[in-house]
Amino acid sequence: MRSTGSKTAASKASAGLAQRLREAGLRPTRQRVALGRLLFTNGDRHVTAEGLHLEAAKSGAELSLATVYNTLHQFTSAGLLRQVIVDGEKTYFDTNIGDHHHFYAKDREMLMDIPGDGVSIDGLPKAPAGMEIERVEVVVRLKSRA
Amino acid sequence: MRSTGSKTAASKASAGLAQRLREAGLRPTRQRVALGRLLFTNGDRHVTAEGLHLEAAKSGAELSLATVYNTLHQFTSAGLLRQVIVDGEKTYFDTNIGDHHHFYAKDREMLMDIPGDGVSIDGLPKAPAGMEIERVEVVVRLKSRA
DNA sequence: ATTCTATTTTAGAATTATTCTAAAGTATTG
DNA sequence: CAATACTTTAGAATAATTCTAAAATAGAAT
Repeated sequence: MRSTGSKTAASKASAGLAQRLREAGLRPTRQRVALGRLLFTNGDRHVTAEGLHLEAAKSGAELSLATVYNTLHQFTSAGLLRQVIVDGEKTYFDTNIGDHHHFYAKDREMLMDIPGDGVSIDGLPKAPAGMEIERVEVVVRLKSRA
Repeated sequence: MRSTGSKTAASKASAGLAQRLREAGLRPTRQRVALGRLLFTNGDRHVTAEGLHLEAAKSGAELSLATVYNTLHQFTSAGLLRQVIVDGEKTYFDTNIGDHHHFYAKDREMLMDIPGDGVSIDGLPKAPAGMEIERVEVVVRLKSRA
């Protein structure tokens, strides 16, 4: 295993991630990089703070739950994540920040993306005076079939 | 003010409400009637447990917050109310149980109905295998204009 | 490299919304 | 009116999340 003149796949990924964090105004600390890697290296994900904390622990990263909360919020403010509110008890964070909607099955705690293209919503009234539309979200609530 | 042979508007309303509660399998207790009156006598409403508890107290009804929670859930199970989840911190209950959607302005804690007729949603994928659609909810998130 | 400073992390306490528990109260039935 | 099942409630408990202030660290300056 060489250590000079080239980079491992992992360190290259980290380098890209570190860059991304810097561009978002966030220092690429060990904790943020670890969470960022879990969140952004494999396609779209929906996580809760608890869940991500557990996952990070399993992957060998040591960080506090408070840091997971801080980081999720910072990533959200930076536009790297989006918050999804479909359940009164826990908050989900979605790595898909593009235009899309959700399926949510409370009885399975399952949250799934619905691509935004293809879905059209018509006939919405315009925003009340003094307000503007920030986003239109569709939640399709599912239940397991009997 | 007569007291024989006829009923005051208030007692008639209560009588109707008591009937409604009975039909829903709920004893029309003092607390349930008080809350039911607040909820159902003036058109569509969106309340939180805290808010309704406060309002009940102001209206002279004495009941505990736990009872407000119990009652809101019982009314919901009975189909008299619907839960609306648009904010991670608190749960709203909506007296409008028909087909409709919502505007939500977090910065003003304002929740408003959008009538369901008029709004059309097309192109949603069908439910994943083994699941069925319970409801499709649209939330239009608003922010105050700068 | 070492030092400095602002940013970050963290343990643990605090907060908030909500639910639970078990004892006391009340509506309905007989 | 007495019996019984359903309700209410005070207060403790829980769960998710936020706060606090002290210790750690990244990046800049020396």
